[in-house]
Parts: sequence; structure tokens; C-alpha cells
Amino acid sequence: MPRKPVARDAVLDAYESLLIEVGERAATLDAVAKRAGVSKGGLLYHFPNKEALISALLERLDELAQEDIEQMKAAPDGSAAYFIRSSLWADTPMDRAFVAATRLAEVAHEETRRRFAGIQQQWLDVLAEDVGPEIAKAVSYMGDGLYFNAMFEGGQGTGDASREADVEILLGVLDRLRK
Amino acid sequence: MPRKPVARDAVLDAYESLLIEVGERAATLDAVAKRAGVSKGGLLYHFPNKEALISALLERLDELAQEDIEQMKAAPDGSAAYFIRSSLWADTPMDRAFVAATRLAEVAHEETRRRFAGIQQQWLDVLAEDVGPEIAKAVSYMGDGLYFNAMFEGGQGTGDASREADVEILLGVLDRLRK
DNA sequence: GTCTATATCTGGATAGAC
DNA sequence: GTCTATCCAGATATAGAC
Repeated sequence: MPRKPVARDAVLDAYESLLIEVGERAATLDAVAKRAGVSKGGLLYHFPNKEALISALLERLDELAQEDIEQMKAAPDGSAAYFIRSSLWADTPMDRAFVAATRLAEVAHEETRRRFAGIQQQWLDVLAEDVGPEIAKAVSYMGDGLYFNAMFEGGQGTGDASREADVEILLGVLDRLRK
Repeated sequence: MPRKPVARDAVLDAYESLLIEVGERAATLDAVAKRAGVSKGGLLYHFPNKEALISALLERLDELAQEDIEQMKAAPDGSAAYFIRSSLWADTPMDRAFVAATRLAEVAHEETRRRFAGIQQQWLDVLAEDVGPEIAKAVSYMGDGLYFNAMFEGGQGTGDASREADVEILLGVLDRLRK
């Protein structure tokens, strides 16, 4: 099994962090290299160009999303409740990869959008098994709304208790809909 | 009453369109000038720098948002239903200004984010009058989720009937919650 | 594998002619 | 008011030394 070099991962982590913290525009190769503690040349050895960096990020996102879907399916109180709870920023590897990728999608990166659509659809399918197709839509949109709102407010959704309260409210709404 | 020059509006329209269609990154002064049919120098006569362009866009957004809030309050079947319906991309002046501004918010433009938060809060207040604070949250998030999803999929949410069906579903869910 | 130096290009902005 | 010409900074990417 070929082990990936650590420097490569460090670069990818740095790129991800910068996308989250300062946005796509400021996540330059210079900034990424500096954050990762390598030179620009060093960075470009691992990722020949910026697209390669993006591709690697999307690969990572897909892997983490698959794991997340499994977790969701196995959630004891149902995938819908799991989904709503996980729509809160928790700084997990999945959250980080997802938000980072979102920054790219906004910049009209088509490949990124396609990936999102795929993940989205899988979520919806799992939700439909739990609560049926209609409520699945409602849950899916609520979760997305929560997610995007949290993203907007402070770069990294810095610990605001109000969103957590909102999660409780949405879980309450879900219960009402289940009946 | 001082009439604003048409060229100025043309420039602003061009900037808005480009933000929607190609994203923040590609909405350069060059591109905006070309789209508006003026030279870069001509553009910079009306807007001395890019920030001025952004400010003007946010002003426009605020004006349109205030009008929208009034419409929402006056909606015959309640503000919640109005809100859900208006979360679909309809290529209205309001939609255009909103989505364009979203592109900036993603790029971590703080002023833009503040404006969004303000509008968001006003919507929530109006919704709460209609359906109470809890359901207001649910409706708000569903609407936002719908909005962002539509935004993501094709630059301008090019006429897909499936989202319209989703609106009907969400209206149905709203009815169930109202009881 | 990683670094330095450098080439190339593009975007934002200024200066001044018309 | 609008244009052309130009400057400057910063971003991507290449070349080649170590």
C-alpha cells in the first residue's frame, strides 16, 4: 500500500483551511505554501497546478461524504435527525472539506457543483427511506439552510449557541412532521 | 430630482449579471466594462474603484429587499407561504441583486455579510408574526435551503420544473405545521 | 523532494487626451 | 463623460540548482 507523503497532506490541509478562513480569492498558492511550511516550488512538486489541488480536495470530500452517509444510515434515532444535527458546523473533517469546496462552487467551478449534486442526492435518498419523500425534501432543505447560514456568519461558524438552539427547534419540527 | 445617468446603471447591471453568471472571480473590471459597452476608464468614472461598485450593488439590494418585505407582509395567504414561493429563482430584480451579492459574501466580504444578516432578521420577524417563532425558523431555513440549492445548480437556476414541485411540497409541509 | 529565481500574464487603478 | 495608454502589484507557472 503506497503511503502518501505527509507534506502533500499538509499542503492540502493548508489549502482547505485557507478556503474556509479567507475565501477562494485569498487562498493563493503563495498563501497555501506559506501556511503549509513549504516553498511555492515545493508545493508545485506535489500539485502541478491549482486544478490538481482542487481535484485532490474534491476526492477527499467524496471519501468523507461516503463515510458520512454510512453513519447517517446507521444513526440510532433515524437519518433525518442525524442529518439535522450534522448540519451544524462542528469542525469535523467532513465539515471542513465541505465548506472549503463550497467556496469553489460559488466561484462557478462546474466540477465542484457536480460533486455537490451527487452527494446531495445520496443524502436525499437516505432521508426518504427514513421519513418518506416529502418530509425528506423538507428536512434536506432545512439542513441546507442551516448549513449555509452558519457558513455565512463568521468564516468558521464560530461557536454561537443560537444555532444550536435552532437545531433543537428543527428537531422538534421534525417530530411533529413524523406523526 | 437628480436623474442617475443610464450608463451608470448599465455598468451596475453588467456587474450584477457577471457575478450571477460567472462568479466573483471572473467579474473583473475589464469584463464588466466590456459587457456594459464602455471602456474601463469610462467605468471608473462612475465607480472610482471596485468597492464603489460593490457598495452600489448593496444599496440596490437593500432597496429591493425593503420592497420585498412589504410585499411579504401584505401577502394574502400569509408571509410564510409568500416566503417559500419567493425562494424559487424567478429572475426578478430582487433575485438578481440577492444572488449577485451572495457571490461576494462567499468571498468573505464582511460588509455584504452584515447586510444579509439584517435582511434575514427582518424576514424572520415577519414570518414569526405569521406562524410563530419556531415554525418561522423552520420556514426560514427551508426557504434558504431551497434558494441556495437553486443557486448552485446552474448559474441562474435555469428553468427546472423539479424545484417548482419542491415548492409545492414545502407548502404542503407548511400546512401540516400550521395545525 | 524541495528551494530560488524568474518569466508571463492579468487585474486594479492612474494620468491625461479628447 | 468617455477613451487610450500606462503603471504597478500580485498570481500562476516554469527552469534549473541543490
